[in-house]
Amino acid sequence: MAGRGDRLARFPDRDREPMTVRTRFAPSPTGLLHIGGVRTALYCWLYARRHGGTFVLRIEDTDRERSTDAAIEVILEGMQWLGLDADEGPFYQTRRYDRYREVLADFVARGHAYHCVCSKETLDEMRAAQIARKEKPRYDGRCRHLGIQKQAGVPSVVRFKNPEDGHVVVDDAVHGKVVFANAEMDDLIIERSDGNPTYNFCVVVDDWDMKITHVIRGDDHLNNTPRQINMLKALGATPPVYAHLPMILGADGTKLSKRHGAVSVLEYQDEGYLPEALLNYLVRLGWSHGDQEIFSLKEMTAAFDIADVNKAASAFNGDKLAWVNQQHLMRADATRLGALLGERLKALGVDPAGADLVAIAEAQRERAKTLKEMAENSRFFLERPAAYDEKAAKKHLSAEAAPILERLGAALGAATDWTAPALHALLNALATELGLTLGKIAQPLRVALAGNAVSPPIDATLAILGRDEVLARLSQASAYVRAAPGAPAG
RNA sequence: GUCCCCAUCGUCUAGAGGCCUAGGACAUUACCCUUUCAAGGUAGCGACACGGGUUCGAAUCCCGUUGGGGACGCCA
Repeated sequence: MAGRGDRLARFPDRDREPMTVRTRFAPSPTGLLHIGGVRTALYCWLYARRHGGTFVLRIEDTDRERSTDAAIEVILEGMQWLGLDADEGPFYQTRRYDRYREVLADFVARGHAYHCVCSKETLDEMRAAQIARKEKPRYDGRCRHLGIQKQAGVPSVVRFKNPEDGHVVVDDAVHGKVVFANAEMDDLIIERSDGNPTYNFCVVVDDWDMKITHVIRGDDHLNNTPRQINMLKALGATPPVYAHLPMILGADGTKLSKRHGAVSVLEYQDEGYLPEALLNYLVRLGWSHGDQEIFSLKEMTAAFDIADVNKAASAFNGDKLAWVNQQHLMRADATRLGALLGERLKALGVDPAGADLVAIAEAQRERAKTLKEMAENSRFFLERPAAYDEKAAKKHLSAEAAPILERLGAALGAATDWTAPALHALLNALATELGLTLGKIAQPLRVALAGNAVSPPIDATLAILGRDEVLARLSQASAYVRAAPGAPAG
């Protein structure tokens, strides 16, 4: 496939390419940062890191009506949580208006842009008529050759004078060459009637000023690219390399929206996902490296290449995210996991003071998909069961469990070595002595300790709980069994 | 409607003309392991959208069809 070869040729190894890579993530704070944006940010970040380049963060807040501080907050906090650290920025477009006005004036002076006095009503009519004629709606350029001067009191916008003929070739790093006819494009507004510059113009000026070498962004911008290239040409600038990423769809295969999937990235933090797990899941959405599924940050940085990015959109799958998260939970540093578990327990209103959180986390890490789930499952380590799970009690704390619990209490009370291996041996010996399988004594014990039939291995559970607590819970369970209907008297 | 993009199991993907009887992962089913639940292991189910070409040979290259998506804003 020639295309693949071409793509590789455009992304040479850093050793052979002296140019310093500069990428940017340029979110708009008109909506909450969601996983689609995060994936774009991740690819930009990875590409910069992989090539020893610079990653720039730029907030595109020129839509003053809809930009919110809350959205900016989510972007900043989200990026920080994920560890997608910017080398430069955050830059805010609203703080660069002087610069845009400067370039704008230059465009007008050099005949690359012109004032247009068409009203919104005129434009609406024009559009409606074109749609009725089954044409592509676009500005017909009626003010283009009028040489209109800016006048006080007369509302006007500034439009970029797009070339009328010829073609623009976008040499995209993921899609290959995409050709657009200039005849398809109209003269876009670059300054609003209120004097504010617009997105397509600001991006061009910023990417140029910030010396961005690789523009990695969503597929939805592919159509904007030829007009941006035309503006770049008007500036006398060399266009950067473009890489347009396919979209991430919702779980049902339709576009992400507020209805499904498009939730703030911080919600994944709340749900108990590890940042590296979210990143791992996201990096594999649209990119692959052989059959590898689990990547550390280091591994994905070393392996990432735009040449391996897919062209087709992909659907978000929560099950797989959960699995990836569990894989990272199993690999994470135990001390860190213990600290995270502590925070989660506090969030549940449980005081983890004095508990061996690291030991609990190690016992739970392979049986939880999220930190939230881990905390919920670990509650019993810190709180005596207030009630027994009905099904579990019926099965394991029935009348016949009474003698077993008593023997357990006696044996554990006399244990000389309170460690998991020793306790394991003790339990095995007791089972043999009673002529029972280990399960027959472990399950009643488990319910007595955890309140239900599920817990980490019983020896580890005993070790973590400690002798005093174990004996206390055992006698509580014995009392429960004796009080239950049908229990032998005495 | 016009322009642009896309198309391999339910989902994420491998695939660079013969290595493909299409591989891996999630999910799912069964079994093994086992003190519960997990984790882990083994096996099963499951896809090249369709039609034409090019070629000795096509999942792979070309064209078309169909289907999906995006853009067409004084949004970004």
